Amino acid sequence: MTTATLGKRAATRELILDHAYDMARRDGLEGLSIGALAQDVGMSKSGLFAHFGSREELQLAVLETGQLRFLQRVKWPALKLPRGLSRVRAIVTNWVAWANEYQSGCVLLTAASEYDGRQGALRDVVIKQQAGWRQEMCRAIGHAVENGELRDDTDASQLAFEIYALMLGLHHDAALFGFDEARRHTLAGFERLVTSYSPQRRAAP
Amino acid sequence: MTTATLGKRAATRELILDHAYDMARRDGLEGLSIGALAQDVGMSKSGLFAHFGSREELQLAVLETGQLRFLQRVKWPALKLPRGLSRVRAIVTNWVAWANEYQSGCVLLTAASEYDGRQGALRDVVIKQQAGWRQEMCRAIGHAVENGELRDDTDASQLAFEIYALMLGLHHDAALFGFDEARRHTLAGFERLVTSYSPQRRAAP
DNA sequence: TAAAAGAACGAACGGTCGTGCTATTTTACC
DNA sequence: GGTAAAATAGCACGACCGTTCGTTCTTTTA
Repeated sequence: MTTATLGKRAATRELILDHAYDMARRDGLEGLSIGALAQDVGMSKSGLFAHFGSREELQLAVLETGQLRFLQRVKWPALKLPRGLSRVRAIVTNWVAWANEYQSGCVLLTAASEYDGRQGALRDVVIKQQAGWRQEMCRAIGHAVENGELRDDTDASQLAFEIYALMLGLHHDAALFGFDEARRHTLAGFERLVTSYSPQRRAAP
Repeated sequence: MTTATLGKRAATRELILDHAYDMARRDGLEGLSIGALAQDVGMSKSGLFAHFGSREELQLAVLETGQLRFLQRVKWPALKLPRGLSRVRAIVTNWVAWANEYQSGCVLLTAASEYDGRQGALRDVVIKQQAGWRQEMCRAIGHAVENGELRDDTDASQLAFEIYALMLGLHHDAALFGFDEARRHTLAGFERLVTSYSPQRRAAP
């Protein structure tokens, strides 16, 4: 079925990317090796290579795969909720669930730390992806502000940064110290954020 | 002088580690290559290799170097301040300065993300380092609580997590989007943390 | 059914990897 | 200043790297 709808070439490409995605989660995009990947998929190096033309093209494809999976797991379900704080909450919830599923390594975060000091097409894509997602977060936060669910002097990019930072902490701590406590800390931090940016407790300084 | 006090062997080792540290900042510990490092230092592969005996030993040495530099840049100066909130503030300030100096890549953070999904001696050391530093943060926070500068129901490990998360955000954003805005967000987040955990605004819920 | 197109294969290329072994040079000491 | 010891260089090894090439097998098209 998949083969029928996609064509053989596209189906094989997806199969390769499935394996490559898992491999990149553990070893990073820089740790992707064509030989090891081919062995994992069960085909020859050259046959696999022909699907991408270069290692960099493969890495870029994996990066796209990673973003697609992140968006359809975290963003799209959240978009089904009404604009406002509930959607922001859904983003965080889905994101935590994402971090749980993909415990040892999110490709996007790994890539961000791999290419933050270099230059080239990969870094460019990483930055574009991260900037785009941050903007999405700002938009969702903006809706909550418009709804009056967050203080109307809320700096969306500031709050987005703080939420993103919590998620970085989640991935970091989950990988090193265990997921459960990391999630506890993350959610507690988020609740403190919501309280802190909440309009009703706008007590005089 | 350095040669006289250290001995030639130790001096050469330090020289190598200097270069290795810089290289690891950009390419990670996994990106460290003996050949490239030897060329960078200006000696032969085998001559350099003899100082460590294996690549892993070199990586471990770089990791130790990284921790030493971090501690003497961030922790030790903060210890000169009296226990309490001012010391916590100093840690954050020094840490931000550290992130500025070593903008493209902190070896410790890079290593944390490189080895969080594997196993072996390097991962063990990374975890031990991170756990130790987190404990230091908890201690500093505990002093501030004892001083009454933070609410006495403060969960030190929670606050330590939140501060650490801000620093992860700082490194992330500084590398991708520029240091200045990242610092602004980080310091604003920290101030919000201090306010939030501050005892005087213990208004009834 | 013959021809064209597509997909995967196996072998090989030039390089670099980490790692040993053996000289040769440099250092330190009597 | 000679001599033992330490430090470095030179060389080679086997493994793997990304990549290219020509071939083979399968599928589609005419």
